[in-house]
Amino acid sequence: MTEADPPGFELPLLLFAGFRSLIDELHAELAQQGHPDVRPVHGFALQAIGPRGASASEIGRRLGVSKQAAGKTVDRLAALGYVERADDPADARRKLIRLTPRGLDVLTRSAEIFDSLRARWVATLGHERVVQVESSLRTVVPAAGFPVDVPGWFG
Amino acid sequence: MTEADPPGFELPLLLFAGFRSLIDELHAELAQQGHPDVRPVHGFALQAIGPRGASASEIGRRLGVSKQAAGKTVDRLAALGYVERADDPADARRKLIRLTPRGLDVLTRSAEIFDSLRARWVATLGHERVVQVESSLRTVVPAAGFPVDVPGWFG
DNA sequence: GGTATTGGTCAACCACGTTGACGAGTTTAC
DNA sequence: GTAAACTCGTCAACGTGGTTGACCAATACC
Repeated sequence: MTEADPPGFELPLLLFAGFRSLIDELHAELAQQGHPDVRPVHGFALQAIGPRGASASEIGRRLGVSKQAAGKTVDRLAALGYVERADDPADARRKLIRLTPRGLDVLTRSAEIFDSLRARWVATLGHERVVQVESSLRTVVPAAGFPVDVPGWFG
Repeated sequence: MTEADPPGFELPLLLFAGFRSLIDELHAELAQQGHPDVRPVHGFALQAIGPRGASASEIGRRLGVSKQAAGKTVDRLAALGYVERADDPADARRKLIRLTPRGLDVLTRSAEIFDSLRARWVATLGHERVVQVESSLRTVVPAAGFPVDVPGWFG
């Protein structure tokens, strides 16, 4: 049982490399599909905003970062034309951040690309192995729903 | 085969969450063992330096970042007492970066902690599942030996 | 010996995060 | 109904980890 096991540090490296390769391929594909400027952080932020919109503070909470950091990310997304700020009629403090059509487009395309990337893993590993990796990780990972805590992890 | 499959974006999220949880637990443990200031980037850099030492340019190449970025990281590691710079007698341009005993200590402890973290996965998932995750990832990941390319990914 | 190339550093800059402070607006308590 | 407490967004200063470009000193090439 302890005979030829890899050293423990290989596991995080493999997980990271897997994650990284998916994200890299996503962004290479997005770049080809007319979205060369989206960065991984942006994707997560757009996901946190969602089709129904959100306030900057909410985005921060969902992403596990400060509201100030979220605000800055929103600035950049707005500059790139992916979101827009609108006043909330019900609360004059709040500003509702909404996806523009372009923002929705990148979200839709990302979903498609991720699906096809996963399909490639299935083609390589077989359906069962992929499902097994997913279920193993789901078991071992401490409750990561979408509001994934990503402070300082996306450059 | 395509009945109840999760959406493709769950796979990267799970991989990241798995990676993230291992790294977080590593650093929580390191902090308790007298190394509260090591950051993930530092770990990778120390690994890239290795017990035999390396030059800043080499570190940069191994990490996939510019020599300037590697130089800055070395500065920080030196300020924390994990490495030291020495002149290379064979090449007056080069400065050999070597681990201090403290640097070696953190590397040793990291290896132990990673091993015990992996053991926890084995206890939860069973030996076979862990091995399967590792081998699946090894199959699907494009040739990631140690010199893992991590530009901009560790914040 | 003259010309590349390489190693290290300085400077300016960018992206992404942090705290702390603060005004304006909303909620809660009395 | 008003005062206190909280929340939202923003400004400012700063830290860290990257990037380019420029430069000098030292080595390697021919």
